[in-house]
Amino acid sequence: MQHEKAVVSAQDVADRAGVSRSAVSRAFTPGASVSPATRERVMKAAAELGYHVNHLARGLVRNRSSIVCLIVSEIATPYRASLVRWLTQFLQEAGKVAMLINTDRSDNSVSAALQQAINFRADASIILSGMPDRTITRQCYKHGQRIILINRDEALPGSLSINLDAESAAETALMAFQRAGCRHLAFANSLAGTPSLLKREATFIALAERAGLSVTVERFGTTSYESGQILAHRLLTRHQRPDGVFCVTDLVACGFMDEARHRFALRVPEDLCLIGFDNIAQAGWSSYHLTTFAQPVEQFAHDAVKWLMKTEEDDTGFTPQGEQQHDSLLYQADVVWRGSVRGG
Amino acid sequence: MQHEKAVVSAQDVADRAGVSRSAVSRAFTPGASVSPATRERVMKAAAELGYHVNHLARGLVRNRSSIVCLIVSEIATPYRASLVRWLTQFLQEAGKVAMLINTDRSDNSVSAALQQAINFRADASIILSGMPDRTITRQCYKHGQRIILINRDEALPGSLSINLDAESAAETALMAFQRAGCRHLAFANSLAGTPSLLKREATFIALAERAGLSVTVERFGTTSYESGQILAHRLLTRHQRPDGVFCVTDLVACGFMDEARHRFALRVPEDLCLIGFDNIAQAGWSSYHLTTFAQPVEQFAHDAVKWLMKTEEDDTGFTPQGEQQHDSLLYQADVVWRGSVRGG
DNA sequence: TTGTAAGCGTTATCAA
DNA sequence: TTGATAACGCTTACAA
Repeated sequence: MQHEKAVVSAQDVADRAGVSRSAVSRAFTPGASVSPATRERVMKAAAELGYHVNHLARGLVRNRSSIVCLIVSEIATPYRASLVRWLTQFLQEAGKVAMLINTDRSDNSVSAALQQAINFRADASIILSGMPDRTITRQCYKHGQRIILINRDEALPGSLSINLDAESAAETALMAFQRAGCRHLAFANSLAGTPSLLKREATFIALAERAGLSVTVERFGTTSYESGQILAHRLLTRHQRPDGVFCVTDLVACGFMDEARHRFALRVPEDLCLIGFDNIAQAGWSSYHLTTFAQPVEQFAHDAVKWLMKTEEDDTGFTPQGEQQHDSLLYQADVVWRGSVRGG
Repeated sequence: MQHEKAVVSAQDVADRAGVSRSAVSRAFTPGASVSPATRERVMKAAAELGYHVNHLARGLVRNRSSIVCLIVSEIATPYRASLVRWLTQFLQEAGKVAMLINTDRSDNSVSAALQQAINFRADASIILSGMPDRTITRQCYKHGQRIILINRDEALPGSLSINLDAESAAETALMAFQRAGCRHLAFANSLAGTPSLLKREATFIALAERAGLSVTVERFGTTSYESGQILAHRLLTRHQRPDGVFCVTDLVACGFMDEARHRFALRVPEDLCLIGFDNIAQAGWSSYHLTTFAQPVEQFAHDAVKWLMKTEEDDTGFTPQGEQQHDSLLYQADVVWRGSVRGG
């Protein structure tokens, strides 16, 4: 760093290295045709000058910025936060950079986020909340922007959908409650009404009914600890108090358990069996020790990025006409046995 | 959206509106000199065509991209996640977009993140973890990039430092322990060794010693729930078991409390008084009900963005020569009285 | 392999 | 207020 130039460009490096500016560009482009000798001279000059490629200019001409948008609502929630954590990590390792867009989960706020992604020529968008409308997603294709949907329980042409198998989880939960000898089952849900949350409820109820068991459903508020408390209050003051409750998420389950113990003096699992969903860190804390289903968030993130890199590689330049296929990944939710169900 | 053009540029809008492409540019630039009539025609054409400014091109010529980098490690941690949540929200409201960079907290990984920010011509970087080396921060200035340090307990010329007053918190904590009649105080810290964490320990010890009280210090691992458990084990098996423990964060305090209760059958606050730091959501959960100090994260985020917008406005174009001043904000950590200290 | 030159989609300067 | 025109820093045919 000998010359203190305000901002150094490829031309400066070229001058110092005694090559053309295209040589500099090639030296910084993996797989470009440069002789080892010139590449080395370029790199040396670049290091001396402190040169780095301007990603804005590169993105402009390549029409892709190596930015990947993460479209999320309620990002401070444990499950979301850990998903974002893994996604950013794997994206970085793949040479991408994450742009985080907070939505209020309404569909038009998701569409606005997607538009933002287009404006920055993002390589891809990963949607963790809400669903964009179709005209905007079509624009994404036109711009060659990938879309990845995580737990959206929907499919978009040309996109990747990652989902969890709610069925097997419901089955396992039901078996656990039965083995524990629970007589009155309940499902504690929020009013968020997202497809994946609704599905957890629906499959559990369907399965229980097929087994000749009825389940009381209560829904309230957002998918939070506080809602779990309210849900506990509502469910536990019922005439026929449930003794086996499947909570839609761990956050709800934690609130439910705390309320059951501290307000209703109920023992878990002796008086009340509880199962959650997500396997957030708190579910493993010894105050809760909650039996739950693990979302393989690290796996989600890993596979999402892997798919992204793969499709980019496949992209031979010309876009295949016609509506594209969509890819889809379905994972099992692995049960994590802990102490909130008898006989677990 | 009548014509289905692959990707529409300002020229297309200009053609349709019957104006020059500079007119289009001006129509999309707040405060530019356009007659209402042409602006309206441009906007109409733009809407019909589905035109949106290409942020890459705009950023290239303006040399600033409206991107703000968030440089964070361990983003899934409750305190960090909520800080990121508020930052992204306020940034978006101010017309910026957040780029999230995960670091491993080592200083050179922070420097790499900052370099990335420069490559994207970010307007600013907000550093929540680690400290970059000086040569890279100097480059940031040259590029007109602002730096905001949150809880770094350090100052960089031309940057904003946001910090919490550890002193007053230590004072309050000490008073609380004294009022509760604690005899043996301890401080449970991690080995992370970040300035703000170290300061919490140092000020507490200094204050206690001035009051003629000695405090046992134990340090272990990362700043996590699990470390809290280990720390509890180490501290509570000591010959002289502490009965008043100040934990460096709530996460540590939760682990500490759980271990104390479930492994040592200690009652909180009867046998053991506990104070945490951060006021994460879990501290308020009824299993913990932890007395702690609130970090005003929403305020941090709000003021950080406000400062950013203000300094951008002040920037009259020419950079003042010489080393710049730095701005600095110091907040009080408001105590949140809950049930983990006797007589709170 | 290398250099020349033509863009990429904007904004900013300067006359008109 | 408007429209040419020249950047911005880079990549990429196309020739050499």
